[in-house]
Amino acid sequence: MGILESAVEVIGERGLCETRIADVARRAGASAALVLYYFDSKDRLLTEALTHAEDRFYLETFHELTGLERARDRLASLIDRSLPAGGSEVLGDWRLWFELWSRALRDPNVARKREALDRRWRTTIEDIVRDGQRSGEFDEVDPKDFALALASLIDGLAIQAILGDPEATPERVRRTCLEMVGRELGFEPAPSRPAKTGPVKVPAKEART
Amino acid sequence: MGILESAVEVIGERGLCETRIADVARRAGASAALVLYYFDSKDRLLTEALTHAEDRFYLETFHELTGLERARDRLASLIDRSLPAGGSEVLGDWRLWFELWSRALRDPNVARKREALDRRWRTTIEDIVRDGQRSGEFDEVDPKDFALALASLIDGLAIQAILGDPEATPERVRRTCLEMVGRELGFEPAPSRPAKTGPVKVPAKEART
DNA sequence: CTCGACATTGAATGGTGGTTCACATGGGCC
DNA sequence: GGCCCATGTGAACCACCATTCAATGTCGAG
Repeated sequence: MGILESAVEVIGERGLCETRIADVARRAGASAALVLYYFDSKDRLLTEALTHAEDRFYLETFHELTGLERARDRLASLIDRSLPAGGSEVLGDWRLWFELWSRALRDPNVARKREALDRRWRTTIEDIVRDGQRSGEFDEVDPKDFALALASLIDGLAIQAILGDPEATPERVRRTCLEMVGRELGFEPAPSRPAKTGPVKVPAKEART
Repeated sequence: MGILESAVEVIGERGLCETRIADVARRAGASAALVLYYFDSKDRLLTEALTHAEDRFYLETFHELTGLERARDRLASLIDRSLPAGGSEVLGDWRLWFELWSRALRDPNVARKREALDRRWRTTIEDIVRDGQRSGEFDEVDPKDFALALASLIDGLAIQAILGDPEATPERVRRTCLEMVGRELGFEPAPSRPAKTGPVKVPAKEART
């Protein structure tokens, strides 16, 4: 496993502040000195680890969409892959977003990267909406406004779910999102359980450690 | 100024990781040893500072509402006071929320406190909705569902606004919230600029430093 | 084979910063 | 006045880590 991947794991477990270079090095099976050989400072290491992880998260999710036919299914899949459902592995990614946000407040590099990631994210939503509108599936709302609203709603709900708020159960959170989408775009909220049935994919990958 | 208030300020400026006991002590005009005299460890200091600040934030906002007559105005005021508009001082509070979330992932005390704060927050929204429904102002939606959705939307939008995302301008973010409220509860989105007119209150307070 | 560039490390180094402690100070109270 | 406790401090102490460095291993090119 690479140094960056190790850093991502450790940050997710212990948090940004508590992450020591030695921890990352041990996880990667290397010495602390080697880590500093590639990344000149701890700051750079953490910054690159954060942006690398989120980059990977976005690409994985994005790739997942290209298979679906109907726009509404792509939107539903996006939601399912973003929200922490049972046993999902997005949990670790969301933990990193917390660290990313707080670091973006002070580190211009992280701030730039976060902005790019969020823009891409909302653009993905926008594109799906435009597709759906072209094909007559969706009502005519402003795609940009809708993307901002949906992305924000997902963020807010995910925060509660990740933090284990008892009022924000995975099903409830999921339903809230789907209802908002259906209401805004003008179609029925889809069957209540379209997840679970399809192959979940990415089951292995972080198994060892 | 008290030690807790000082801690809150310093955390907001430098972030949780970079906050040193000596910084807090200097800001409070005391010695580092004294800080440890009241709060036995740095951990406890940070934890109490975070929860204290958010507590205060909630109480201020809550107090603000009792003056308004119509439920829709109370809801609008809630939104205006939550979102970072021009020159507002909620900015500092949101920065603290970032730290709170990331710490709540590992610190059970912070996790408990955060849950309580968010529950109170959503309860406030619920109560306003019930009032409005009783008086016929609002449509009949499930108050709990609505509260979770609105609170989450506000969180997500505030994150973008705080981080200075160019697509999430204060006006846009505000409009997005008000439209969602109007659409869900069934009334016109209210005049476009009810802010700015009223006295903004709390102008001083963090002036010196 | 030999040279040099890269990869890698164990062991210093050095600064930082949380925590401890022995010691003031200054009232309340008998 | 003398005792006690709360409040407060400066100066150590000391553990912890990021960072540096000199030294070793590796391997492909000439």
